[in-house]
Amino acid sequence: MEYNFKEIENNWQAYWAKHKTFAAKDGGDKPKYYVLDMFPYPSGAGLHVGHPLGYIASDIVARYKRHKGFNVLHPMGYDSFGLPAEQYAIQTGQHPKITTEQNIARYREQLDKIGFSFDWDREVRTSDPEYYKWTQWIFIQIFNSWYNKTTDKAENISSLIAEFETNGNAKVNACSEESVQSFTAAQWKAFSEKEQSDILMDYRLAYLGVAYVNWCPALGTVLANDEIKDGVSERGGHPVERKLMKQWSMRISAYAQRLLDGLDTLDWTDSLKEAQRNWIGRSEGTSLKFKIQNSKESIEVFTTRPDTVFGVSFVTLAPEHELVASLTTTENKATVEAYVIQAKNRSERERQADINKITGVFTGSYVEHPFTGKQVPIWIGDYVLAGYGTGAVMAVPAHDSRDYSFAKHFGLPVLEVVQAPSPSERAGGEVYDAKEGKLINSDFLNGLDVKDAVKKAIAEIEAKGLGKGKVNFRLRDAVFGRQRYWGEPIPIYYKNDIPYALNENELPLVLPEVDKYLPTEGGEPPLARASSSWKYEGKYDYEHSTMPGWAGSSWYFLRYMDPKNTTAFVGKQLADYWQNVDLYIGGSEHATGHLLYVRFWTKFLKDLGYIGVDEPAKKLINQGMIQGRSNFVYRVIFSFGASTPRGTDITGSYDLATNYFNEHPIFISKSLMDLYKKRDPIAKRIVDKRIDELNQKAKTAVGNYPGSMSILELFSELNVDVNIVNNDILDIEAFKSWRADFKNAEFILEDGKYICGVEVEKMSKSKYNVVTPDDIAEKFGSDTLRLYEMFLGPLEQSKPWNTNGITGVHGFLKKLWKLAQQTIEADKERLLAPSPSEKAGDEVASKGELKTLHKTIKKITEDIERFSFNTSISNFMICVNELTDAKCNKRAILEPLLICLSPYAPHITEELWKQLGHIESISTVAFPEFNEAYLVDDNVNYPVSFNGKVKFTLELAATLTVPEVEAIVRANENTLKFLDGKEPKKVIVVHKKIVNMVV
RNA sequence: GCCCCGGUGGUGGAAUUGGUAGACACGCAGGACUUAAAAUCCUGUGUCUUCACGGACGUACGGGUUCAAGUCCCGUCUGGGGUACCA
Repeated sequence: MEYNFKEIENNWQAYWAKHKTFAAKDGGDKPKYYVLDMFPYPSGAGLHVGHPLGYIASDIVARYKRHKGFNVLHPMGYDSFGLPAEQYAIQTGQHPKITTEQNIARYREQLDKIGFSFDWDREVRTSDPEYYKWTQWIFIQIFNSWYNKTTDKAENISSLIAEFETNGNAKVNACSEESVQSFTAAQWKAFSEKEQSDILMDYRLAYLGVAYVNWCPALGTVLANDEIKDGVSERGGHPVERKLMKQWSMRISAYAQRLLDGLDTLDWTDSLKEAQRNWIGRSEGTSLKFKIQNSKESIEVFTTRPDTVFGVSFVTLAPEHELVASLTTTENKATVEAYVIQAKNRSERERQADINKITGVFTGSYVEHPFTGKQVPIWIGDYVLAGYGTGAVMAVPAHDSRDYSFAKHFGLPVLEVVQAPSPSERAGGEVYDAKEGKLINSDFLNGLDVKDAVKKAIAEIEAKGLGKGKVNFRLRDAVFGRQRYWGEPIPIYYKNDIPYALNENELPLVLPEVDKYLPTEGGEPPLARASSSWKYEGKYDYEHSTMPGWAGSSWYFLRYMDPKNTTAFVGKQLADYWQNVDLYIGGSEHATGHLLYVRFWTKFLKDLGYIGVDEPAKKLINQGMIQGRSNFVYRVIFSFGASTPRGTDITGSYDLATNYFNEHPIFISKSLMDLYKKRDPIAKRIVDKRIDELNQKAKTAVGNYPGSMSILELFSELNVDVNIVNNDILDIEAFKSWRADFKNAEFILEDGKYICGVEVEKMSKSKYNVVTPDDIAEKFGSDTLRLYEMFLGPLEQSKPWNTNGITGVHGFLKKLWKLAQQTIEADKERLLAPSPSEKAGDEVASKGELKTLHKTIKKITEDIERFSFNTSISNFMICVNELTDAKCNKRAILEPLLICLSPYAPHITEELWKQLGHIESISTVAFPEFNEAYLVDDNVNYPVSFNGKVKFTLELAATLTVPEVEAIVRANENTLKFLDGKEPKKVIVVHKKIVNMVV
């Protein structure tokens, strides 16, 4: 019987779907286990081989846990709101809903082919109104909440209103806007509804606020910090600028400390936790007021180094600082205003690009030093960020490199106040960051260590009422509104300019139809194009922004628990049963976006008592990226026929031309080269064109050889054969300067020469290097695909895709198939055997076979538990190799092996399981238990080493004690040979491990 | 600049607590079967040296700890990722 993977895989996929083999039960005696993949955005390109990597790993764990007796929840869905569908809609007029549905259908087809054990009855789609109804519902809960710092959790806004009505806001300890004014209960009651609404807005966790946002003109929308890379939008790479706008935001900053603390409880990688810590960016310091000379006002700064206060030689304000205008003296007015305007117009990218360019202006005003009373000049500089701290810094140029550069540039004094512990610390530069050392020139701080000085300085600042110890976070509130069509409508309407949330029973607020998916001529978001009937109660405008991409994904793990619930986003009972994700697998690109937001929403929902856990996922693994690897690139050189006549008059030109080509090599991709070698006419035309281009350039660059001939003309004149040779040494530097975008180029080394470059990069449609899983499944089958993706290397590691080793794993499956067929054959014969004794004798597995099996069970179990899938594949290979060598045909060996393998290669194992006569799916069978007894060896192979170098091995009985082993080894003739008559200084025997002699 | 993770044959990668470095697979070389190819099977394959037995070297580099180091410590080089005028 042949291994017909196509038929087997189709049959079993149909069987699983029909029998709902992998449906999770909501409850029961079994312990629960929740395995989740980050759900995909269904793009038009479909899945490529990189996508399933994580899914295969999680599927192995899910299937394994089922074998181990867990009730496994392993769902899949789609993050189906997003930009690409919308942009496609803008271009074609096709409703994004339709493209999204088509893409989902394609994804589903591809996913099904790989044989995943998803519980498809629980599928969610974020763009489905039945789903986003609850996204909107959660938004309303956040809108109706404020953060009580005293209880350290979110509470319903009604408790805040009650407090306002009885005591005003004097005693309220909340996370709110800094600008909020204090008022009494009487004042509160006297405020108009609009005024009350505005004040509450400063406290709400989802709020409408004016803030600097990242505005992307090309996309016509605002972006969150994590949606920007290198100053341009992550999607599309469009420039981003800073703009003051009224926007819906989420007060995630209220959760900064808890998001930070929670990391310690999670089993996530250190690098990912570290990325979140940096993003949250907690820093401890103090605020400090500098009184402005001749004014009642003062400038408040934030500093982490109050100990260096005596080193302050100027104060710098951000160009956006509110005091800038009032501080500026008349003679400086013109320059300051020009500078502020210039700073405002610089885009984020420009700001990042000339990070070393120092700019700033003097205001003409001074502050008084809080301790010395000396006058300190006030400057404006765009190295100070308006959004962080107070937007003002006290500059200590001696101990801060940025302050130093600024001081140096503008000729401001540098006052040293910390002495480095050793002079060498300062040898490298003139700035000393002063993390340790003794304070000097600092009045009451003199002689103290930095640590003590910080404490004393804070105490002094607090005692004098100049400021107080403070914790600052880098984490900024998340902008929540997007001026796009294809997203969840924000469930808000405006009545008399006051925003109101919809009632729960009015949800979902369904996305309205529009004539075009573009902003209006007036610059309003696309939802403003909805028909005039799309109004609350027929007259009030809805909010026209939609939610960002991360809204739907911030709670989807909860919906899978109870996907059909029409009365709650998740039932409390089911939320309590499934709790949170036991294993979450996805890409590390979500480190500071999705993974932070989903933690935030989880904590919020916990605060309000809807769920019992405050972290979404206990364990998280980042699968590495599978990179495309297709563009082999060869350098093209020209060879010259031996018969070429070389007159003296043209030798100079010849050299000139040759040099030119050496300096300007041509590179050609491997596929093109292959075609060219086969004399493909199109390939020839392309290559000729490339040469022609170079020729044109050469004409202008080297125009001065005889008769102004082009290089090709010159060559043809000389009767030169132009050949393309691809085994030349590749000039890596030339290659890199030719294609600076080949950032990840790899070079193939052969005989010490680089012969070609290989581009390694992210797979994408635009780069024509996409390999789809369908291609592989078609040729080798899904089981091979699954095994091969796991065999490539550790899950977390990024690796280029190449199919070089795929025959290895495919061969393994064929070998297994053969082994199993032998067993099935032998088993039939045994059944038909005339006498029972013959049958029994044949059926008992040998000691060696049992040892192979149990060794494998042990390793596979350990490998899965530590997510080391690549090593388990090689263990399976070893096992099948050993059993094949032993000509094993025992059911007692094959069956447990098939169960072990079934999480990895589910189709072939199901088929063989059936052929062995079983009716139930193999997926329900208990995982084999490994028995230590079979692994105990009678003998131990002791490596005997001399001074740590192994010279020979000695097989000894395992029962021997350490002294007995030593005695035998000492007496061994080999030992005597190596000792050469000398007495060993020391003999170390590690029981059942190694013997080492020191001579 | 700062933070995190790496660096092992021709290649992908093993070595779980310090105990025979290079498992497993690819590739390559040789052989068997075949008219031939594919498929399959067998043998070899870290480097240098030797006819061979064997010997020497070897986990980026330089030191150290240890009977013993790919693994632990110190320093250097180097690759990747994250982040950045965050005071």
